[in-house]
Formats: sequence, structure tokens, C-alpha cells
Amino acid sequence: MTTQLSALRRNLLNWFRQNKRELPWRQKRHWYTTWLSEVILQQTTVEQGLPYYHAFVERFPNVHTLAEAEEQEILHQWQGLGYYARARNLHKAARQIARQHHGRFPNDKKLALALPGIGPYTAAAILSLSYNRPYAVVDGNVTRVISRLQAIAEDIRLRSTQKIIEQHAQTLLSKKYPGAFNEAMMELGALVCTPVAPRCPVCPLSRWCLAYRQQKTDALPFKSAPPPKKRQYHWVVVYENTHRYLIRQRPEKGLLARMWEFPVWETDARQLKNTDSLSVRLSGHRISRVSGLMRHVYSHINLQYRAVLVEGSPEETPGTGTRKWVKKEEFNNYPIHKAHRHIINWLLNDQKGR
DNA sequence: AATTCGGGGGT
DNA sequence: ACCCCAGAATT
Repeated sequence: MTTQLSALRRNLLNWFRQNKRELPWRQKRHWYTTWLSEVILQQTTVEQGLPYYHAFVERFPNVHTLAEAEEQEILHQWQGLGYYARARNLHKAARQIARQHHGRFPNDKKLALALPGIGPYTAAAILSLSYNRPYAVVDGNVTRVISRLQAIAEDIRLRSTQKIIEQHAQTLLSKKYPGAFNEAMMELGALVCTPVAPRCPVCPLSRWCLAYRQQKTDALPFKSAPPPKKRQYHWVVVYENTHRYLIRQRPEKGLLARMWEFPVWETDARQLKNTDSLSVRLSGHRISRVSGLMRHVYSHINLQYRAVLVEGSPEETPGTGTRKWVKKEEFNNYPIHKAHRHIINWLLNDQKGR
């Protein structure tokens, strides 16, 4: 049995050596760039994360530059990537590493897990990849590979199933080359053991794969359906006054925390179809333009919204947070989330307005 | 244990 | 439309 396990590891590591992608964070393997890439790649594809990684290394080449930066600048660098708590936690953790850990990432799992934004996956990834510590990573790729390898049919959304997979991962892990093994498992999931149409004929693990032997690779892993998304409907009001536009900062907590946006009025599907209700609330303002219907999909919300360009200032302060009147050129100085970036494009480019 | 956190790409 | 992606924090 032990020899089979060794053969499996050897096969996987050889495959990885010959087939791995050349990625910037794989060049030197310093903990800082490993940490940065791991956080950027949480729930994010390599292609989407790459430009952000380059920009971050350029602007924040080490933990000290990151620790000394303003959170708003880090959010600005992160804008468009989503899950902005990652950026806020990155900043918090950088300051803790600088002050409490003498500018080095703690070579200890418990201390690593105590840092903001460092969970079980990221702690194991950084410790194994940059310090060669024997912790198995379990991400979406590894979950898929192991559920097929061991023909685990239980719902991978269940914590109990995740525990079983973690145990398999820790057993499989090469204790001699934990970093390379972890990367190899993830790379296998990304390139060979894919969610749809896995490339089993070229898989280095196929001779040990129970799902392959039982022709169940298309059925595994099994994942139960997620809860349905909620629906939200917004009027987004763009106030224009002497070539300046009103924006505000979102609250400290919750969705898109501390990002900037135009004032928003929540409405319903019916009201969003016409401007009648809007004319009432905006009485006294001249409506210059109304956009077409826009949609934005969040993890748990389906948002539909329309922008309205009006002249003048609001009678009442929309929201309680910080507000600013900014010129067109100044939009780029603020971290603004994607849905409202689309409104800026509508404002600046789409002069027809539909 | 469930829910809340973005945004892009594939099928 | 639905799924997935080098997940973590909060409730």
C-alpha cells in the first residue's frame, strides 16, 4: 500500500514538473508574493487575477509598503476584482505582520490563522509553498480531484464531507515535497481533472482513480443546489451641479464596504419600468437623461438598476456617510464598484442614453 | 451549519 | 440559466 502511495505521489510530481504553467508567483517563492497571489486567487481565476497581481507587486513590492499604504489606495488597486474584504484584510494583516511579526510571515499554523483573511486554505498554502511545511491544501480543485480519486459521493457542500476530503488530502500529501505536491494537486484540477470533460486519458492519477474505474467522473463531485438569489432593484441618481457629480462612501460593514458610489434609491421591479414614481421623488429637478435597464449579478443578489441624470443637489442627504462632488476626471481617484463603474461609462460615453 | 461577501468566464 | 473559480468571516 505504501508503495502505491509513493508511486501516486511520484507520478503526480513528475507530471507537474513537466506540465506546470509558468506563473509570476512561481518564479522565486517568497512568502510575500505567495501570500499576495493566494489572496488574489481566492474564488478568482488565474487569468482574472494576473493583472491585479502585477499591479500590486509593482505598487506594493513588500509587506512594509503595503502596511504603510492607505486602505483607500489598496481598495482602489483592488477595484473590479470583487470580494473587497480580501483587500481590507490584506491591509490589516500587513500591519500586523510588520508590527507583531517583525515583517515576516509567521512560520506557525496557529499564528498564521490568527491573521485577518488567512483561513485554513491560505495558511496551508503559504506554509507549504514558501516554508515547505507539511500541510495539505484543500481548495475547489483538490476537493474535485479527491472526490473523484476516492469516488466520494457525499455532498461536498457538507462540512462532514469536507472533513473526509481534508483527511484524504493530508494522507496523500508528500511529506518530503509538500509545496510541490500541493501545487501539483491544484494544477491537476485546473488543467486535467476539470469540472466538465476531465482529460482522464492523460491524467497521471487515472490508474488510482476510483471514479475513472467506475466511469463516474461526470457525476462526481456531487454538489447540492445553492439557495436562490435575492432580487434587488435600484434607481441610481446622478446629481450634476456645475460639472460636478455627487458620490458617497458606503458604510463600514456589509456589501462593498467603504467603496464609493452614486446615491441609490431602492425600488421594485414594477417602478423600475417607468419614470413616473421617479418624477414625484425628483420634483423640482430637471431629469436630463435616463439610462436603459442594467443588470449586475452578485454571489447572492440579482440586481437590476437604472441611472438617472438630474440637475441640482438633493434636498435631503442621501445616506449618512461621506459625500463629495467630483469632476469627471476625478472618478478615477476613488474605489468605485463595478455596477456603478458601468454608470460612469454610460455618463461619459453613451451620450444617447437610450 | 448557513449565510454573506464580487466579478468574470465557460457551457 | 447555471456552474465554477488557489475561500474567509460572520451569524
